[in-house]
Amino acid sequence: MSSFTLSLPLTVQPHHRSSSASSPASPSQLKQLHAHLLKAGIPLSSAVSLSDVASLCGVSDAASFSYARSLFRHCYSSTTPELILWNSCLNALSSFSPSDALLLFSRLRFADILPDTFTCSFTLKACSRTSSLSLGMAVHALIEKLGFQVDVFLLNTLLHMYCRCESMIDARRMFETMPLRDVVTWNILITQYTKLGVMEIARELFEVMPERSVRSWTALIAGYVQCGQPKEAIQLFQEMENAGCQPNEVTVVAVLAACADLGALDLGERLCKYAESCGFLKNVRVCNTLIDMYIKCGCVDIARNVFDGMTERTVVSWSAMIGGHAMHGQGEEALELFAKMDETGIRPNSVTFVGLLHACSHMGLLDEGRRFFTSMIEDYGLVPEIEHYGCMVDLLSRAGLLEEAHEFIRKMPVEPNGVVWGALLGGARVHKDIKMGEEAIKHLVKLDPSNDGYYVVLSNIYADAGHFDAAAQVRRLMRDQGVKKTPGWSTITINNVTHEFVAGESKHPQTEEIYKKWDELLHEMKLRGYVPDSSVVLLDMDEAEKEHVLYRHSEKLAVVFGLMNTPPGTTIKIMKNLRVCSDCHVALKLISEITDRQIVVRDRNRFHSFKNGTCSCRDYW
DNA sequence: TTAGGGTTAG
Repeated sequence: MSSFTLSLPLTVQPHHRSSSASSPASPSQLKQLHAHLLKAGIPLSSAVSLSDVASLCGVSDAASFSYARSLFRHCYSSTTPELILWNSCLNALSSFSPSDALLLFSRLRFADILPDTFTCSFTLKACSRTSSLSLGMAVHALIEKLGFQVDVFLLNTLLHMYCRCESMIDARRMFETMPLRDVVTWNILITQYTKLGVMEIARELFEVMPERSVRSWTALIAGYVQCGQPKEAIQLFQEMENAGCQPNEVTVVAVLAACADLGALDLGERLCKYAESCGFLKNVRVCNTLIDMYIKCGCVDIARNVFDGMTERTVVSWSAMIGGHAMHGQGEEALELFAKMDETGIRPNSVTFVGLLHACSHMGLLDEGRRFFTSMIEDYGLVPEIEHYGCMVDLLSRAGLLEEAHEFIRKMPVEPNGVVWGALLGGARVHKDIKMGEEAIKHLVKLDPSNDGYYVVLSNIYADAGHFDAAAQVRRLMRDQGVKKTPGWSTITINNVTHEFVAGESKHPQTEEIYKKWDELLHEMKLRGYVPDSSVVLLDMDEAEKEHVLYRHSEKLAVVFGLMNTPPGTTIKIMKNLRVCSDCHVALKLISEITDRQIVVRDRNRFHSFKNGTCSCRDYW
């Protein structure tokens, strides 16, 4: 079999199907194959790939279909009913070329071949994948006409088709009138509501369904994660465990993703052990999510160990790891890894380049960044997306090329968003360029009027330049626009308990001790040259009050709490909802030096790892 | 030979 397949002028290999499908084998090619087989004395029925060949050419035109049909009759009519062959073609096509499957179905109908439940099922799958609602409805009518509506399996496929075509009224009507439902029926509907972001209805259905499978739990957990509700996902996972339902690989992926979002390292590690004990680490997707979880929980080295230990890697594995190094300020590692990826022959995608460009901008590698940007277009045929433009503006702005960055924005073929103008604003702050800061804020106020972060930066630019009146004007603008400052919070997890600190808060039972410890540290910090930078406080108050506010920033409180409640020498890990302010950045550098502790802070953009008085971000963030 | 849940950026 293999020897003749290799020597054939026309070979159809499964992994080349998509390209073959776009230019189907012509009848003449098929005739060549036919002749070749006859000449070699190989019986046609031994050509296993014949059904593939027929499915590829059978749909290209009516003549090919007739020819394929005659081939089928010639080879198989005595042993296998013709319909089974067509069903297997339909099955194959519905996966790799659904539009051809639909064409094949219409040829079958035209040729008066009577469909069975399998034919309908495969065709509906093709309808789902191509969102062909009208054809799906025609198949529905056919199912009724042929009396197949007692087949739960088929009805589930039909329900899935209505869901995938986002025809929820039909889906719901169908669900309500189904004579028989099974757990799959409920799972299909629940999944669709999670995809539509209507978690309340998904949850309601989940609560009332008569029986639940692992897939029911997993569908809802994954739904919560996708809808940005990781806490609910983890809560449900705990319910699932209490109910005695064993998580599978997909459950593990979903819960790990929730851990990544929340920085819940303890649960993440527990899942890692569980996955290992079940043999799930052979699954690439499990490992990819595990890498992401470790990266987002601040353990980039462990993530790298997982990555290095993988026997099979996909573009997602590489992209996650490259992006992870970038996020942790390890630009060299990111670039080295990309070089290795190139050697393996795995093609980078647009996400890979987001990570690479981040690495370049964090390290100030201007030329490399420009090269990557050009290379992604010219060498890899990728179309830059808004994220790539954002990275480039960031890269240019940080390097002080603000005019060029501005020009770059004006020439962008896509509409600049808040991230893009925010990058220019960030550059304007670093390079103290009031004009460019004003230009950026002009757009940001329109795009994202409720985000207070931009006003803070602009006010800092003015204050830096000694324009205190202008800074005050920004505060007035903020007030007039009704912008509320997002309350900053930081969390630290010690012994499975997460402690949350809100700026200025005094609710924590250890508040007095925390303030006392802070005063001790402050004394030592001032001896080492710390001068509080009250320009980050945008409130109308005197200097002493501003300093007081500054000293109650949530990340400072969380770090001090960590110092008091963890053994000497251990790393302190903090999560923060906003970007670290510049005063806290200076303070944490000094604290890491004074206490000889590593402090890792995950802010809304990236990681800062403070050690021996320096930060992994090299003061660019 | 048919149906349902999963990963990287933002």
